[in-house]
Amino acid sequence: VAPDGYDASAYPRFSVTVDVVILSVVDGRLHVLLLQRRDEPFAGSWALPGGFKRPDETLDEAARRELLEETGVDAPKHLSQFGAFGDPGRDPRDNIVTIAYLAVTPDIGRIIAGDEALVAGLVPVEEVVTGERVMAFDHERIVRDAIERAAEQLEDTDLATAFVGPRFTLSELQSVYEAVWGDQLDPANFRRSLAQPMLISEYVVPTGERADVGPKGGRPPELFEAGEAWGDVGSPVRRTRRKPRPSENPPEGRQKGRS
Amino acid sequence: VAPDGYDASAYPRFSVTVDVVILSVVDGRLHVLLLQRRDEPFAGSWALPGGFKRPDETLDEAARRELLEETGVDAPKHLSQFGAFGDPGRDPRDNIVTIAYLAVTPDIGRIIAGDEALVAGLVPVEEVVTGERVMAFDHERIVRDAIERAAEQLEDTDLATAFVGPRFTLSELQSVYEAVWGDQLDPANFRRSLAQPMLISEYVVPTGERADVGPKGGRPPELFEAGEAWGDVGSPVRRTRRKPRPSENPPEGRQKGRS
DNA sequence: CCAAAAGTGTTATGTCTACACCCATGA
DNA sequence: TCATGGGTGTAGACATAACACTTTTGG
Repeated sequence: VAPDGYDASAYPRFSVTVDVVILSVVDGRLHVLLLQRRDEPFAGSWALPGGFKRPDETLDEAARRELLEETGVDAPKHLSQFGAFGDPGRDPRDNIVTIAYLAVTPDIGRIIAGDEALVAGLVPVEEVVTGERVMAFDHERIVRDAIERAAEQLEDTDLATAFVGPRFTLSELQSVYEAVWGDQLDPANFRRSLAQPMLISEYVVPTGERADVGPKGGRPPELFEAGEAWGDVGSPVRRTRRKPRPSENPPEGRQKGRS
Repeated sequence: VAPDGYDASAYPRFSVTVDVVILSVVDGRLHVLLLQRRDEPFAGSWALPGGFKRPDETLDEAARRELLEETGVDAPKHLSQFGAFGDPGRDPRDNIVTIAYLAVTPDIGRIIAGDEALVAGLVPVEEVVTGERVMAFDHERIVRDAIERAAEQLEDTDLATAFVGPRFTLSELQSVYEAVWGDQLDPANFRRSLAQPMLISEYVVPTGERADVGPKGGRPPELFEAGEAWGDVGSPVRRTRRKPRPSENPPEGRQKGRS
């Protein structure tokens, strides 16, 4: 950390912010909460909610506070740090290093636009990754990374239950996986993959009760609720392993290159 | 990010540092590079190499620079960010936010102690996690997180090859997995698990040549080299999935709680 | 020949996928 | 009764773990 014979003012200092990527599944599609900026720079562009870290709070506390201030969500079921971004030019005004957090909520009804922004709302992530929705700063990159992280965490944590309400059907839960992974899952196998953990009440536990049927009829599904919190142990549902494809689409050396 | 009608000096500012956890496997045991601090605070305690980010460089560049300055290692095969730490009291002198990086090297011969430290050296991680080796700041926590990250990355990236030299035997590679996971692997199955990727030259590729035999004789092993870089696609070796044990050792809701 | 390490075969067991099939409800 | 999801069964493909066995070297 800091060298020894040291004078704080002798070293460059930075503003430190916390940005929160809030993901939610609406109508089977993954959405992210964005604010439209009112002022320069990037007036009119879309940005993530976030704000300055205070000296007397931890990064986690700063993220929780910003989330509460900007969306009214308190004590989210899932809030985790996934990256730090500090490229020199990322904010044209100043040297700002930001710590990015992933939050997940069930479909939120109303979003309150703060006074810093024109509007706030959940927009389909597809619009962000295609570039259709123009993002401020390096926020497109941050959103991409958040989605990637969420996809990973679905695989070996109970993250999915943070997308749904306190009681949910397995179809709802399945649609979370499908929305985040952009993939179709077999309902029969999906159900089965939860079978062992279900027995020991870890991941999801059946509540005997049934939900109302959908608009088009069908058998009323059983309601489940989240089991004991257990973080990242075990493996509820596994994403199909990419087989080493025979020849097409060569692996292409990727570099994480966060900065 | 930063609010709009904004004056940089109106917000608290922080020093930003980069700390590097350099892991290496020596004699089948996982080691971490530490420096013993010369001055207060924490004089005599052990700390990670690291230093201040400069305004004109990215975080990745800062990490690479610090790694080079402190150890002479240039262009490491693996260098990745894994967390940010900013608890208010983590440095008693000042508000410092640090971005932590994981680097991996083959067994390095000589470590040069810089003028900031008494000594530098690779110490077994076991001494750190048991508390036997007293760490400065929150560096024990950071080392723990780094090891956890490394263990994860062994499972689905080519990280293991960064621990060994350009040419290596499968036994050497296996001992990397064993050291990081603290686990024994069956050589026969280990070899097989690399079989499919090996065929398409992705993960490790055989070089027809053989290494010298060890001190106790035995058949001379074949030498391999790392295949095309391919980051985090595929799955070379899988860690045995913790089965939901029938009843013992309940999952205990964990919270990441980084800060 | 023996010890030691590399490397191959084999088998039992488990997991995943695909898909056929039954169940419960509204219209 | 039909359409629409919810939910169960099952057979083949595949992956894994355990361990017996063969190969190649040095002493």
